[in-house]
Amino acid sequence: MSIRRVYKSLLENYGPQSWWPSDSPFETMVGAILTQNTTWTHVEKAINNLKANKALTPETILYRDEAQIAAWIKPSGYYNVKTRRLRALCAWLVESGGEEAIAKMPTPALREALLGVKGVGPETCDDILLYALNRPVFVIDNYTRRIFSRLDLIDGGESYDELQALFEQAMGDDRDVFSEYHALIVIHAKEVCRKKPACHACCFATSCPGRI
DNA sequence: TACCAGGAGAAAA
DNA sequence: TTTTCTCATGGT
Repeated sequence: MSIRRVYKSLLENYGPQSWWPSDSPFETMVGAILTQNTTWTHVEKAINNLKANKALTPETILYRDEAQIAAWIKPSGYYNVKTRRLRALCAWLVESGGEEAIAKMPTPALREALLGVKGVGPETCDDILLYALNRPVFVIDNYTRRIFSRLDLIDGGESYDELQALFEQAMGDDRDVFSEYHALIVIHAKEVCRKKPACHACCFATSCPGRI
C-alpha cells in the first residue's frame, strides 16, 4: 500500500468529487472559514443566509454591523469568532488589492500572507489556496492523519508541513489530483465513520463501503 | 443523552 | 514548547 495506491482505490470507490462546491472564489474563501470544525450542511445554511441578504462580498462583511453578520452565519456555529475571522480575511483581501492582485502573487508569498491573517490556520489557508485560487498545494486535515496512520503510511505525529511535503512529493505537482484526493479523504471518512462513537479503524473492516 | 463535525488561537502548564 | 481550554450550532 502506498499513498498513490490509496488515491487510486478511493477514486475507484467514490468517483471524482469535483470540489469545492461554490459559485465564486470569494464564496470558497468564506466557506473555508465557516467550515472550521463543523459540517458542510451547516455551512451551506450560513452561506445561503449571506447570499439571500446580498452580503457575500468583502465590503458587506467588513462594514455591516458585526451582530448582523454573526446572526447570518449562526447555523455554522462559533458565529462570534467566525465573524471576526471573516472580517480579518476580508480586510486582508481588500488591503492586498482584491482578488485580481492576489492572483498575481507567487504561491509561497501568498501562503505566508494568508497564514498571517487571524483565524486562518494551515488547513484553512491551503483550502483557500487550492480551491479558491487553484494553487497546487495539498490540504492536510485530521482525517488524513487518522486514515493514513491507521494504514501505517505515516506515524501520525508529523507536523502539518511534513505531511504536506510527503503527499505533494508522492502525488506530483498536480493541482487537480490534490483537489480530488483531499475531497476523497473527507468523503471516505464521512462514509465509514458514521458509527457513534466514530469508528476510527474501519478502513480495515471488510464491511467498510469504501475499504482501502 | 452524548458525541461529533471539512480548526484556530489563547491560556495554562 | 507542549498541552488544554474555548468558541457553539445542529444532526445522529
